Amino acid sequence: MASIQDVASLAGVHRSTVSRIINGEGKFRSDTRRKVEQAMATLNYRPSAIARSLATASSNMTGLLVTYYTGGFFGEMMEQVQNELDLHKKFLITAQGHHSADGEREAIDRFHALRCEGYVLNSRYLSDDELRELAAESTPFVLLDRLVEGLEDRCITFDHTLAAKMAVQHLIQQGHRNIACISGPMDRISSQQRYQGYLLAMQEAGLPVNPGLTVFGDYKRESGYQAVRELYQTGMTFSALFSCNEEMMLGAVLYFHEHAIDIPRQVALISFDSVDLCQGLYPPVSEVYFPLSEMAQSAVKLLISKINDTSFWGPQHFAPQLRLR
Amino acid sequence: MASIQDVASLAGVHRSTVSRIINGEGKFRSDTRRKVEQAMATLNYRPSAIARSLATASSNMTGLLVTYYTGGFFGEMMEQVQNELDLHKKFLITAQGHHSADGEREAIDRFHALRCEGYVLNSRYLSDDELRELAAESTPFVLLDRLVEGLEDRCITFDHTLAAKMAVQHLIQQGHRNIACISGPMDRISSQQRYQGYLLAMQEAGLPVNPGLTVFGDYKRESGYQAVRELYQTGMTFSALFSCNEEMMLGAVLYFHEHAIDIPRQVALISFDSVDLCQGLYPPVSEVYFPLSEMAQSAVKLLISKINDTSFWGPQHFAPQLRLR
DNA sequence: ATGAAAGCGCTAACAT
DNA sequence: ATGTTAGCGCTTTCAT
Repeated sequence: MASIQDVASLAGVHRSTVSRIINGEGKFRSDTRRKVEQAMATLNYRPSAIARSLATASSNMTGLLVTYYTGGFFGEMMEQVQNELDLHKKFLITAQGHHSADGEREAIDRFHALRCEGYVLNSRYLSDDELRELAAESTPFVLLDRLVEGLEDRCITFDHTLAAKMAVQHLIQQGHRNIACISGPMDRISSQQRYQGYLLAMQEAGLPVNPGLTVFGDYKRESGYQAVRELYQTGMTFSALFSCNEEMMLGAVLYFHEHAIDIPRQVALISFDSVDLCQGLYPPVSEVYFPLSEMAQSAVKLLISKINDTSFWGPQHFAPQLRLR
Repeated sequence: MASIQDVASLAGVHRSTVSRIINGEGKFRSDTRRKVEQAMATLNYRPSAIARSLATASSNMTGLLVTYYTGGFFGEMMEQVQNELDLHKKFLITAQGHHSADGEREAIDRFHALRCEGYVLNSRYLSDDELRELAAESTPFVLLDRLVEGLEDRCITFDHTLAAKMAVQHLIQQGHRNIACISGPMDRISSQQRYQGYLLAMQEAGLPVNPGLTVFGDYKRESGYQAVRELYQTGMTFSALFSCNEEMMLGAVLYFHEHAIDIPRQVALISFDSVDLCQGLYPPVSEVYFPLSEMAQSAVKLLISKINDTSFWGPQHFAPQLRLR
């Protein structure tokens, strides 16, 4: 691939002149400009972003760490992040954490290796302490959907506990007393919080919490199906069900349909949302909305404000909202 | 951030020695190694991938172009691409084509700017001619789900026509004669092919093709819903329905449910698949499987073989498969 | 086993 | 308005 020197030689000027023309700095005689532009065209010249990065000490790259890519959740984040970065002509580097602290650490290492100007972390496995240590380094980063004490100004957060509580409260208001819960894995903080919300709503309403009415799944569709089966097999009685994520709700709904259990007559449903998977369901299933897109957008804007050292205006904390159907 | 020179100075050696130790080339006195490692640790040194790229003239980066990110389709590709690249310690750069040829062109420009070693294109808007021109340049690329004459060795392909045909043939074998079709937008080649497949199946079975039985949607859920409504409003009679994608099938199913139309008694369904969205549906909906994951994996492996100039073993052409439910 | 020196493609003072 | 020069952080011959 042609270099700036090749262009300069062909145009009969010095490479710094070519550089200036590319970057539009200063004035040039029109025939100089013409010669250079012609040379660039004939050589099909593209400036090397890499060389430029080294020379300017700014990589123009931004990192995004996620746990995994499949399922639509990540795409939703990525869409926002990429769009915003496109506006600023920045490159996006993605990396996946592979469901482990080591994986996340390695991903961040790569961001550092590329001298990313900053990065957005949807970290689920790094400890608060480790994140605080990371914050001591000079590269700015933002935490998406996580609250770490001491790093509040880098956090974009959502109140999972309250969201779950609101969902369950809605069921309670409908007159339900025996409310089952399909929870997520307890090694994830947001899962714990959602489960907490369920417990809180029950307790505050003075309803007894029957441990047998909670089944712990793994956020996958199949586990939602199995959870409901388990509930019935253990002889539980419930008139409503709260699922801590959409995929498991889909599995649950499948079970209800297969066993001709009438929704919402025999069982009322409400789900925690992520990417609107339940929207197509029939009968419709209410959800408590998780504003991932908006949060991702805020995250990247917050990050850019940190990179450019400007002030950030948007919201950092997002409130849950019921979507009744 | 500390540079290699900082490490060298602190360790009291020359920077080329540090470089060699990092890259494990040659032998070193154990105390030299110790001093250098210590210096790297205290300075928290990370080699700059950018500087390294410039020096070695290999960016270690690979590009991936997609049309958009949301909806799960992209995540499926990304998962495979990233996993494979991780194995080779390569960086992934993503870019979106924004539903236009200009957008795709710009995305590829960025790959060139970063001196990507190669890229995977899920291009929908660049013309065959333009892609052939692009192939004349030195950077290797692979086309995912596209067949361009003259570039066969860079293509990972799927027979959309045959897939659609098989789906419709299945319905015909079940005894259906009036088969409706929800097609995608005709400006997309794969949409045309799928619609072709529908027509072919009907014709080969000697069934009349009623133009009123085809409705053209936009691949979104809502348009599937509207399509079915339109079919009924125009007084069409059909006992089976083929949808050219999953989202539209979800919309259609919603309509059927809302209007108490019995599946599969009153209307039998089969859908073109992409990310298994229909899997959770009840009653179950059969699909013709689109092996996106496998194709993406092949694409990136093919690309890497081109980059490394080794030979490629996997499949380049994928055959459709029915998934009856 | 390690140092010296050149160079990767570009930018950014500093000259003229 | 344009040329000169010195880097940016690293690798890679070539010496020693």
